[in-house]
Amino acid sequence: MDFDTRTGTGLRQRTVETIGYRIVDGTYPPGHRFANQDDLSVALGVSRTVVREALGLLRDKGLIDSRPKAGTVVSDCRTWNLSDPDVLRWSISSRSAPTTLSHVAEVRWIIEPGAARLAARRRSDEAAEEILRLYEAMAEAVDDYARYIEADLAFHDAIFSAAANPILAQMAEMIRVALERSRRLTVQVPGGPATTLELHHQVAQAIQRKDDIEAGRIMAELIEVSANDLLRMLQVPDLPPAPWTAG
Amino acid sequence: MDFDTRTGTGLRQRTVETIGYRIVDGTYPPGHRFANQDDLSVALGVSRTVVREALGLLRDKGLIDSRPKAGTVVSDCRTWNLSDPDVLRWSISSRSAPTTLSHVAEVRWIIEPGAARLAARRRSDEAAEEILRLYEAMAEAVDDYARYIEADLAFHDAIFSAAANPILAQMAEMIRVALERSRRLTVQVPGGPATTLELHHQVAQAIQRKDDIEAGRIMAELIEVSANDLLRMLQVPDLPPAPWTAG
DNA sequence: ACCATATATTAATACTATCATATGATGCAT
DNA sequence: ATGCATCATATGATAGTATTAATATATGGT
Repeated sequence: MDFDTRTGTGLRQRTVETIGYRIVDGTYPPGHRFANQDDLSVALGVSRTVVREALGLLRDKGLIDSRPKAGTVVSDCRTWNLSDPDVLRWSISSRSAPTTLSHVAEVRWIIEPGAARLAARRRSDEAAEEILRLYEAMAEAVDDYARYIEADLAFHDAIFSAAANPILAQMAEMIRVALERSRRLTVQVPGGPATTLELHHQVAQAIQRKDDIEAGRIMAELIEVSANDLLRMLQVPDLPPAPWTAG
Repeated sequence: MDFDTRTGTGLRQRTVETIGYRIVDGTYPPGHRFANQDDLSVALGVSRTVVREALGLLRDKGLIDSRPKAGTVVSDCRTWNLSDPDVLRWSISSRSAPTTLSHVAEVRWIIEPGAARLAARRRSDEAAEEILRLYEAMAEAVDDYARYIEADLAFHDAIFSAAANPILAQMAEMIRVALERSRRLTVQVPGGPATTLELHHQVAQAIQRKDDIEAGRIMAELIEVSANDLLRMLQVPDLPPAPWTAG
């Protein structure tokens, strides 16, 4: 196995990456039974300790289940911990990316308006200014994809921060990785940034004047536009009707 | 260390439990530097291999950071992965339980109405019947705390299932553990079950007739009532204003 | 022939000892 | 006082071995 191409620092982490990705990717489908840890170690070119630790981490992520004698088997995908950053990252890098990204879009549609409402109520003065400042950064970088995406992500992050709820913040971190990938697609939609930019401005203003209802309403609008752009790029046909199709 | 009282099956898991809980509990505050793995192994009465694996899992949960020579130090709580089931469980079992539970309540207030809306759109006929059936189970068990809680949890789970979004389902699993603890408190509020029971009924009916707007609206109402009951039991004074206080 | 129990096999679990590597700390020289 | 070389230390990783648990098989009784 060529670990050399991977970026991970430790040997254990790289082993987790290779095995974990292949499970999510479908190379090792649910029910698949791995060779015993001894054979795995020689197959992967690492020690059995590393294999064991990697399998322990993967079990913690809900991807596998290992018991003595029975060996290590890939779990049903319903037990996969998709809120785990690694699992989600593997999922949006695999062939199931369109489905996963549309699922993330739905989650954003549910969470972000609520986060905006919380932020509008609790924001400190500094946070409100920061959010406005990030909007202006977006406006300035409207022609520079990379910088625009960066400012966009920071904008949404700042709102989650202002909401002052650590669990929510963790969820933000979770969807951030997916969002980054989504943006690379939707930012290229003709007229995309232009239409959403003004909505960002309105959200920032609503948060500044502590108008929680309005902040949530406009954020919902914003997410709907982004989600529609994304779904159009992904061209997912056989998905159940999304909640914003008849908003 | 008396592991005998703990429930975990494996030695590694128990070690993760003891160390992880103490970190979340504040026994080992952020910045605390542990003894080296050799000394830890003798202190905990387990081998260094187990310590090493346990620390690896805790690092994956964002609780610690370990580097050669520098040793293993407790991370800042902002990097803690609160969406990790274990971390959340430790958090609601420690002295920070009131704060954490109120945070979970906010997250529920944000997520569940959205989940109800999704469920109303996508529910299969079987799912709609199951949700109604679970409401009836709640109504029947209104005098039996244990059975009532069980049916209540199943009711909310069924809605998440009907929403047909695996990431959302994972979040449901995440807040389930917190919800179970919350219910033990709120179910004892005089007249609590009586008032929420009817709201559960209305949610179930709205989902059955695929009225997503109404399902979301009533679910929001339901969560507000539960959250208010919970906050009253917890008596959290110094928390920023919750979004439903001026609903 | 069939079922229950005992045994054997297998793979994970756990421990010990040892080497490798990275990093912080020390001290010397400029 | 600053910069560089050296050393000490704690994690990272490996090899070998013993223990434990669960399944499959064999054995014995009915």
